[in-house]
Order: sequence, then structure tokens, then C-alpha cells
Amino acid sequence: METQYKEKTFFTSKDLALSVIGGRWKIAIIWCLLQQSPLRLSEIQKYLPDVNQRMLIRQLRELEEDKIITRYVYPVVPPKVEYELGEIGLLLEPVVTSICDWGDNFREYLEKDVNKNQLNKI
Amino acid sequence: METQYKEKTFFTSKDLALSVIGGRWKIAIIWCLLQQSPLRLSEIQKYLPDVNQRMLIRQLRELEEDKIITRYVYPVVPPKVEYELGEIGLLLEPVVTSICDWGDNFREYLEKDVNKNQLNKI
DNA sequence: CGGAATCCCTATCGATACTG
DNA sequence: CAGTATCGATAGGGATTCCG
Repeated sequence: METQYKEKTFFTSKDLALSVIGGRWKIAIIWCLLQQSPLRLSEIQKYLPDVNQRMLIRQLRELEEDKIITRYVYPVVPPKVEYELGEIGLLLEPVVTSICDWGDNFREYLEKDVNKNQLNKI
Repeated sequence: METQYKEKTFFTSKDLALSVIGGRWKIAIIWCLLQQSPLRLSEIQKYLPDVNQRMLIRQLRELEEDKIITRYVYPVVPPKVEYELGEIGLLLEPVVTSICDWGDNFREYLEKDVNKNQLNKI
């Protein structure tokens, strides 16, 4: 989902939003930073073990370009970098929450389905 | 985002949700079906001119497998097929709404930014 | 520690053409 | 109309190495 909003002239709200948060791991990253903030790269990696480092860094860069997150570099040795949600990024909380809520519903729905199938087998 | 929840044993709610609705065009498709339902393939294409037909069909199939949408085939010539949100799919309305709302906020945020930059140039 | 860089492979995407 | 088929392009991703 690397269509940048900067390149296009017109967007509906959903297209604009999806161009920014539609990336493969972006919602997951934002979820992390809503759980705890700021986070160092290595900490995000612990939250998201399935994402390889290169991808994670790419997605973090894109989010940074779009001002969703802020990246603080401390000039120390060894390096210390912290990521944090910006003003507009924090407003994504309802999006993440509604997705998690729906996930809960979907899980229940799946379990109901399993029960139904088990009943059918009797 | 073709990690199917069926293959994994454990998921957080967000991972489960993202495995189902995280696909490239799925939120957009669900958005369409919340605007109007049922919709024929050609009608969805009008809503989403940026999505090519093959991708659209693939994503529709995946959503169908996951019971998010229902596909009705009328046995007529020429073919008529209608897509509709299912019970659990309809519950995605808050997700889509919150994304659109955030898109509005982000647009405002961008415009503020433009103004700031213009002021800086004076 | 937090990356950048490289190689390399696969999955997904997208356009076009074709079909019942 | 609602799809398949095909093919080349691109994004995703793993592993490893190197650097300040």
C-alpha cells in the first residue's frame, strides 16, 4: 500500500486514510505504540516477532514521513532511538480499538460456528 | 495479508482481525457494501476504479471464505452475481467509520500544515 | 543498539486478452 | 456480465554482513 497521498490530487477520506495506514504492518505498529510509548526498535520487535527487521524499519519510516509517529535519536553510544505516536497518530486509537473489538466478535462467531458443526455431526 | 487464521492456533484479537480484513482492498470493499447492498461486481468496480478486476475478485473470494460477505449467483444469461455483507461483516461498520473519520482529521491536519508552510515562506 | 546494504527468492499485483 | 488465463513487474520477506 505504498500509494502516497502526496502524489494524488483527490481522495475520499477512506482513500486518504488507507493510503497512510493501509500498509502491511502499520496498524500493528500503531497498536504497539498505543500499548506503550515511547518504544525502542528492539521493544517493537518483541511486540511483533512476525515482522522482520527490514520491513519493520521501512514501515516505521513511512509512518514517520506521514507524521504519524515521531522518531527520536539520542546521540549516545550505543545508539538509542525511540518511537512515539504524534498528535495525529494518537487519533488512530478509535480505529485500532474498533478493529480489536471486531476481532473479539469474530472469534466468538468462529466458536459458535465450531459448535454448530459439532452439533451437526451428532 | 494472506495469512489465514485457520492455519494458526493462537491470535490476539488484533492479529485475528487483521488476518481477515488486512488485505489490500478489503476495507475498501467493505466500505462499498456499507454504502449500498447488495452490489454486483460491475457496481463495485465503479466504486473502486483503482482496483483491477482480478484483485477485486480475489479479495471478494477471500472475504467470502471468511464469511464476511455472501455471494449470490443467479442462474441467468447473462450472468448475475450479487455481493452482500454477512452478519459478522456488518459489524465492521465501526471500523470503517472510524477510519473515514480519521481520514477527515488527517486531511485537516495536512491543510493546517500547508498553511503553516505558506506562512513560513512570507 | 539500531540501523543500512546485499543477495535472493516468492507472493502478490496489474494490464491485457480471452470465454461461457 | 462475471469471470479465467497469462505474463511481466513489483512488493514482501529471510538471512546475513557490516557500521558508528
